Amino acid sequence: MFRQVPRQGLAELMRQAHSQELRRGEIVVQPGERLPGLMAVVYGLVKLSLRGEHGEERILRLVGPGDTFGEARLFLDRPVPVQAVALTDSLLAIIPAEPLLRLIETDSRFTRAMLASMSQRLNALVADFEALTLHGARERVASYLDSLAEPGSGSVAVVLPAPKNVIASRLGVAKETLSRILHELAQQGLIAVKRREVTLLDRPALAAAGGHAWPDGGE
Amino acid sequence: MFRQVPRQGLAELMRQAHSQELRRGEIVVQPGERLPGLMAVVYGLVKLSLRGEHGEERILRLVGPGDTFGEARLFLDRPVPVQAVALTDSLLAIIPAEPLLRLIETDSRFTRAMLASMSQRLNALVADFEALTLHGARERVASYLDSLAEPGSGSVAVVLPAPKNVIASRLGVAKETLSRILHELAQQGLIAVKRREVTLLDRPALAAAGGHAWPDGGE
DNA sequence: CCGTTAGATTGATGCAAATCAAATTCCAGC
DNA sequence: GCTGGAATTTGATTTGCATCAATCTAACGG
Repeated sequence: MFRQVPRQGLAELMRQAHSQELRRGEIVVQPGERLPGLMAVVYGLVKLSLRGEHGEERILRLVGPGDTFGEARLFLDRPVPVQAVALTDSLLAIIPAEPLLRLIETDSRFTRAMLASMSQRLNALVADFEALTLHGARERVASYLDSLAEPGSGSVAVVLPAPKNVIASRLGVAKETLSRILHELAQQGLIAVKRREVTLLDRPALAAAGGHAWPDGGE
Repeated sequence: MFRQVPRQGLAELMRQAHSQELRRGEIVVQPGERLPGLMAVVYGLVKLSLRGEHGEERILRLVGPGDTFGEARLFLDRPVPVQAVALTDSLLAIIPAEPLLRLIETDSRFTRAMLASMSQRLNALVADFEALTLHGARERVASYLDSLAEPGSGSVAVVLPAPKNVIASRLGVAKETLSRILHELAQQGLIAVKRREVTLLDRPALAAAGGHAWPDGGE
């Protein structure tokens, strides 16, 4: 998002920004609190999740290096609806709203980048929505795995970016269900699972894997 | 969103725009197609929905007078993921991307309005997400009804903006389930339903209505 | 008026996935 | 190599809601 910003403005921005180190498990914000600015992950991994009143958790997004969150707060003057927690030791850059808003007034390329970024986020959210409401758990897991690899169709190895219980919550599935589905996909020869490494053995079939199980199998 | 635009620019915009009349049931775009610009509903009601491959439908948003859709397409160069259909005879204003993008370069107030609008959309989507994954059908219906009325807590009458099957799909519930839930809420004295008019008899209880059914009832 | 049709209700049944309840396996540190 | 807590798997059971299948109601055109 900052790719396009001229050196001048960028330097100015960095001067105003500060950083925050996080230890694994440390909480960045709680739902209802406010954000000190735009949050950018320099290294590490941060999860944004919705919390139910009885401890249930639904992960909305995993934010990795180079990625940002809290954009919408810059323009809304409302507390965040999500909880943000570091999944690993991480470093955040916090860019206050003021200079960012000024930058938007002056640098139209940055503005475009910001608008594009928010558009993408919207899109991603809609896609998640679709997956969640229109596709079953199997299908969500399958297409998630497929999405972890670059487009193409060789047999590729991917690594889950987080422990399985986290992935499960990200996909809107109970961890037990995720476990079962992975097992099942493995039995069907579509993938091989070893710890966090998943080898995609048959990407076309994986992409197509929805409700339909097997010629001679479970369905 | 255009509230802030100076007369000059607005007039310029209108010159470039054109309008489209829609008859009830008419399709504006299909998923995968492209949008000719930013779409603004002048009068009528348009539904944006995700379609499953077997005809299932999930309504994402109901777009009424003064409201717009397709903002994200201005910045993404991708086809739309949703289907848009007029629920009633409607009039759309279609504002091409070009002049809008130019306006963004020159009018920072408009840009702010645009960013704010997209932020709100993002927020709404997250809220829907939360409702969908963290709350049950009862709770979704109850809080939807409550949201139809202005904040406050008198006993108010609201009108569903669309037939019940549409509302159901908007809430991510089968129409039969919606029917049952309304019935149930009515029996509990929280609402009274007559055709499309719903009287909210006990808004606090309605807002709180989640899983807990009754002192002496179903739970 | 009456037939037609879209919308709404009601009851019976089915199922995908959650939840509950133990095992296991995996590491990290001693 | 042990040991303890976290992550994972596996099986049994429950459940919320969808689906299926009839009605039923109301508005509207003839």
